[in-house]
Amino acid sequence: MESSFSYPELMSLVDDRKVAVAVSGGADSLLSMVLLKELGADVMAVHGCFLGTEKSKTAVAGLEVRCAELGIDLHVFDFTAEFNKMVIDPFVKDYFDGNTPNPCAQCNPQIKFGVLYDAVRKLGAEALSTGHYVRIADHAEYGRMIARGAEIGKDQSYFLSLVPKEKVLNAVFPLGNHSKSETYSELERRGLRIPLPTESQEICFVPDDNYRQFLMERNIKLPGPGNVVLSTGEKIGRHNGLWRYTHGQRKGLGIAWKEPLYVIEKDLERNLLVLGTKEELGASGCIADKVNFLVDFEKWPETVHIQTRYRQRSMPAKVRLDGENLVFEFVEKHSMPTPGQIVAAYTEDGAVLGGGIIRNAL
RNA sequence: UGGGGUGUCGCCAAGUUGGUAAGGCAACGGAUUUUGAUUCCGUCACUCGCAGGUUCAAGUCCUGCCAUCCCAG
Repeated sequence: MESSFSYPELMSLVDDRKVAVAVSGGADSLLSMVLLKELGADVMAVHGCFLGTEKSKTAVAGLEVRCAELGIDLHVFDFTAEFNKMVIDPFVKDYFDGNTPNPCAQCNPQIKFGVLYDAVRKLGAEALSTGHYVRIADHAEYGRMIARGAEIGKDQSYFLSLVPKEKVLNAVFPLGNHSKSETYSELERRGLRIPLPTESQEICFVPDDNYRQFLMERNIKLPGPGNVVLSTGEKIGRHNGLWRYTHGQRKGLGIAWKEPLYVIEKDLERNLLVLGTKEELGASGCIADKVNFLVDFEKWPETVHIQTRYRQRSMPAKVRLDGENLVFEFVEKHSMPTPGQIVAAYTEDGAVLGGGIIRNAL
């Protein structure tokens, strides 16, 4: 089916507003800022420090140079306390509770489109711009909404599904029509050095992409070892603490079997890690809480397309509202959703209807 | 210590009438990735319980020993 959107021109979205570009030091936000500036937008740059690391200082130093060259004011904020409280602490607690948190799901609404957004407003900016690969679209039926980025492999709308509607729909995303490789070539063409050239692709606050190490260094009493069992109850090994594993995980279980085994359940009460075959990993639905609507629920189609993990192909599911929660029933069995992860709901043609946090699979 | 079975990479497991060690799992490495995972690619037994023997050639045949399992006890 052909999409029922149109994509407004970037400058028509800016609409003469003063735009604050959130620059991290990476390629994406840098190009976003450059593009807006070149198009004549009234641009300022804002950078939030979340960690106070060396890397963060490198980013600021590099950004100061770039912004000076471009004639853009750079404002730097220290949000380490907020970041700790709103992202890192819940992250740790979630793991402790046996869930698999998605820190980006907290960071986008609470930090980038939270405290940073508020700070930007105080500076007089009317719109916030980021380097997310998503597009603002005008939908024939739903009006203005968020749609997937043009490059399907790089689309980041999943992460924005929990950002409040009034904030995200007012944002400006200059990269929605770009591909990642274009981003690099565009920067190169302009001879712009990227302050932090390596793409952030691990949890930004966890060194070496090792969340287990990170949690162990936190001085909290993490749940201890227990048995690994099959769904039949047969004991087949030991685990080192349920917080080390996540639903659907295959690697790192250390158990040799006739066929690959996946984590299908974490039984916190009995401290059991339950493994099963790919077959057994299937689920027929999930329940989500902490729901956010980008389109009023009354207007949602009965069957939506959902994504329960980043970079997963979306799949159709029937949806209904149960009190504060969303209940999804998959049209076909699907790999089990993981509690703590985002479930994002889309129209068939890729506009974001809303999202929530998966509480449990059905 | 009577009868029968089995012993091939960490685990499971193919190995035809002897011809020069499949595959799966795990592990490790890499690719992909703004979370955790998934997925993909690559690497993984000069050696077949041990010791002899027969053969041009033995994991595959013979002998002995060892280990282990089952049934009898």
